[in-house]
Amino acid sequence: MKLSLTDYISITIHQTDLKLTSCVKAMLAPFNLAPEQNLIMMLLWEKDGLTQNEIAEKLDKDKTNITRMLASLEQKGFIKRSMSSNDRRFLHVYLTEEGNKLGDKIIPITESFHRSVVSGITDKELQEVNRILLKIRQNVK
Amino acid sequence: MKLSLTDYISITIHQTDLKLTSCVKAMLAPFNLAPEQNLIMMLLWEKDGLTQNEIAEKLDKDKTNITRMLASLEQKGFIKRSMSSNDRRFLHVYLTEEGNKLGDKIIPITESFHRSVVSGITDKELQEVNRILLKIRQNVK
DNA sequence: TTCAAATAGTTGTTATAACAACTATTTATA
DNA sequence: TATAAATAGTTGTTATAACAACTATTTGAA
Repeated sequence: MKLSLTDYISITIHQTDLKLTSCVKAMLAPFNLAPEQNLIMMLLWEKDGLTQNEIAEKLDKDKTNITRMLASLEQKGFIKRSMSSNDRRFLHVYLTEEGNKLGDKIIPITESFHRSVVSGITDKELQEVNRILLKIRQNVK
Repeated sequence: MKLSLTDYISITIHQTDLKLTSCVKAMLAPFNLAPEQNLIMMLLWEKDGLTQNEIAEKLDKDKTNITRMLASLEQKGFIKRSMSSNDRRFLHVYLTEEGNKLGDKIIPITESFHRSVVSGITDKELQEVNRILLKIRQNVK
């Protein structure tokens, strides 16, 4: 029996992601921060000094895109990149004063967004969804 | 308690989507078809003659992107656009012979991909994930 | 009936993604 | 030690997305 668009779980996932990303984009726009740039900032707010490659690995992204996003974040004044003195191939990424302050404003907003996303969904259901999404990722590895 | 990256269900969804899209892209590349272009083609294989706006609504996408994707599909020879004689604002989209033939090759491939994506996941689990993803979309509407 | 509003589609801009091809630097090995 | 291989990062290209601003056409309302 031929499948229709709504039968494909990958399409449902894709459209859910688009909707979420669109909301996050609007939410972060006043702070001059794009959604993927925010992911990098979230990593750095936890711990900065990471190299570009480390950021790429942690976010499971192509390093070419990390280069460009960091260039943008640096241009906006949220981060600084400095070459490692041990090995001049490495660029370590540090938060600026402004980048640090941004976290105090953004983190409460993203956590509040998360609460609205999962509203009416139990922890058990969330765990189940997490488990199945992981399974899906493994299936197409 | 501060959330870490893996606590955000929206990030998990996003990364799952990226992985899936990346696979689909590689799968369709030999056919000169991009993933989102394929979504349009899937609609048309079900029923062609839709207007651009109808396609945008069905796929829940911005009509500007539909314009560009259709321009690309037309340039590749898979579709034709023809102005409605009743109302010259409407462009109806039709499959070409080549576009039709493409379906016979692609549909079995996407269905086989779907089976590999959901392998080891029960119908009940899939329904549950679908239900919760829908709930999430409604939460951020 | 005429002009404003609504509708369908297009174009320009910015931000991702993925891939190929590239430079610079370091490491490993013959 | 000289050079090939490995590693970190950059640049160019194509395909989405979202939004603003635009044109062309049709509808609606004074």
